[in-house]
Amino acid sequence: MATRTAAGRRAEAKVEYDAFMAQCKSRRLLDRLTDKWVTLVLCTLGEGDLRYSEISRHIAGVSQKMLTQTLRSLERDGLITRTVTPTVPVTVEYAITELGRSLLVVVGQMKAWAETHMDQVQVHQDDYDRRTA
Amino acid sequence: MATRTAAGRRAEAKVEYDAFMAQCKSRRLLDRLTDKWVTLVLCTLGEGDLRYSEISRHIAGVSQKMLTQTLRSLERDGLITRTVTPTVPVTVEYAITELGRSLLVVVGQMKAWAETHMDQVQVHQDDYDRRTA
DNA sequence: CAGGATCCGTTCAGATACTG
DNA sequence: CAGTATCTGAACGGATCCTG
Repeated sequence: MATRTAAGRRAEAKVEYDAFMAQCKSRRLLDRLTDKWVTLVLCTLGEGDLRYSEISRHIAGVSQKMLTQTLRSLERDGLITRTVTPTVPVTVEYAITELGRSLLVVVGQMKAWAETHMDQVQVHQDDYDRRTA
Repeated sequence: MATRTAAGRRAEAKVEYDAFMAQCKSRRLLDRLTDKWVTLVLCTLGEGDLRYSEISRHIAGVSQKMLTQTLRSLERDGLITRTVTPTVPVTVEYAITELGRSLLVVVGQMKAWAETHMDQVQVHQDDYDRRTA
């Protein structure tokens, strides 16, 4: 049986889709921004270098697991740097890179759209909810 | 006991954070764009009005559940319109709105950043992976 | 101080079956 | 054709305990 079922066809389509997505730069960026804490951390570091505990305090509600995870992925992407100073106890400072700062611009543009249009979106939502209530 | 434990303090912080987030327009926009299929659907409809099955075919790998869910939320936000024509069987056409089209611009800017910088990100990632391997 | 490792509940997305 | 309803496995995020 050479994948002729509906599920089979969908599976095929999914493979194609995944391959497409893996190549799609926009999508990969989106997956990054998608991350709940990425933008927050980026914005926080945009205002100045900070230590782990300082970031933790600056961003309310983040668990240390998620913060560490986020910082690691940002470092991996070259959007921030992590500098360890071997004092006792150890000191770790995070800073945004040039690349990270350029992304901050994009985030800013999104912010601008949001501030200009989200009220309209809200109106539409309320309207929709009222109609479907 | 007036929430004095570590967990209690985090819970408090989380409530503050959630309240902040609910008010944060940028974040709400991000949550929207975050959605796996939103940008795809938006881009697809940006090229012309389409029917449900046409969108389904155009976007590989999307399940009908996710597609319906995505279309509903976009309609709720006023980013697309849904027009039902009572033929037999019924015909449903989706179209992007002005609001949706303005968001498309933002998506385009993100796409531009991605195309300009994602190669660099890739280099950083490979570098990072090589160092930590 | 700055995490690593682990457990666990919730949430999400896909598969399947059914409807007007 | 264009969905709705339901079930389930996988992924995600949080809590907790432990280390250099």
